[in-house]
Amino acid sequence: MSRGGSDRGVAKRRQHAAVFAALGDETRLSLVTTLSGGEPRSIAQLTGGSRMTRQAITKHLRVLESAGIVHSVRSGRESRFEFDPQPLNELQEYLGRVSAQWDQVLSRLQTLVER
Amino acid sequence: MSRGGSDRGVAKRRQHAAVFAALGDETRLSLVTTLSGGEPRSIAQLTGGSRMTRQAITKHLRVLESAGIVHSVRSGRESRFEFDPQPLNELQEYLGRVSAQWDQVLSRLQTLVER
DNA sequence: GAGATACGCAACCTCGAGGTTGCGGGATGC
DNA sequence: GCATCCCGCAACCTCGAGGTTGCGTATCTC
Repeated sequence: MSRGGSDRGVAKRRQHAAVFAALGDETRLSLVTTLSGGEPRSIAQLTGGSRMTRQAITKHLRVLESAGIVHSVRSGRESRFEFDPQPLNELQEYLGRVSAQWDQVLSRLQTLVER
Repeated sequence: MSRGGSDRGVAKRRQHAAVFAALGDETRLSLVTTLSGGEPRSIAQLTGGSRMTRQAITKHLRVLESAGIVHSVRSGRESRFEFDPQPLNELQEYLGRVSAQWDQVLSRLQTLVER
């Protein structure tokens, strides 16, 4: 049993794992929730209402940016961050595929029981 | 700006972050892919075809188990792991809500442009 | 021009995730 | 009964994630 899959599958899985990991932190999930509301926000704005330092928030934003969930636009002295939905959509599709595969397993089991 | 949300929201976010984090690893994603295929597998089986130690795989499985993505059933001298779809379904719903919210933002922006 | 704002960079610290090795102890096969 | 297989527990190691502090530098305001 190789359990590695094709090269494309491996690359995709690496991508997905990176996005999952980026979302696997309470602070970053909170940031995503805020930014998915629509309005771009500066680092200082995102730091307000948090007990963490601006630097910590900055690091989290860079992680989200590396995963493609967010991108920054420098505007004057402040850099505003905006939400980017594509990676999350891919994750949703991935989870949908897993769920569909599982449902197929269940239905196959069901027919085996019935016959 | 508080950006904390209600207590329920915070608790849910903590849960979601844990599941996201559990999936944020290539090895564990691979294990999930294998186990979502339907057939329960022993640790030794899951270790085969990997360059890692059985102990490493065991630790990953425990992480998945803590997140509720998987559960183990001891059977004789081997413990078989089975897939559990519920947490992934919740993540899918969560991503769906974020996506829907974002689409709403875009449509609101569109009407603003059109008027 | 002076002061306040918003940010980036770099050094530093801590701690836990990820991984290995070694060992012991139940099941199993023969 | 004995070798073998499958597993759990514990100790150990390494390294990077998460966080802070300090400092320098544009930028805005007045």
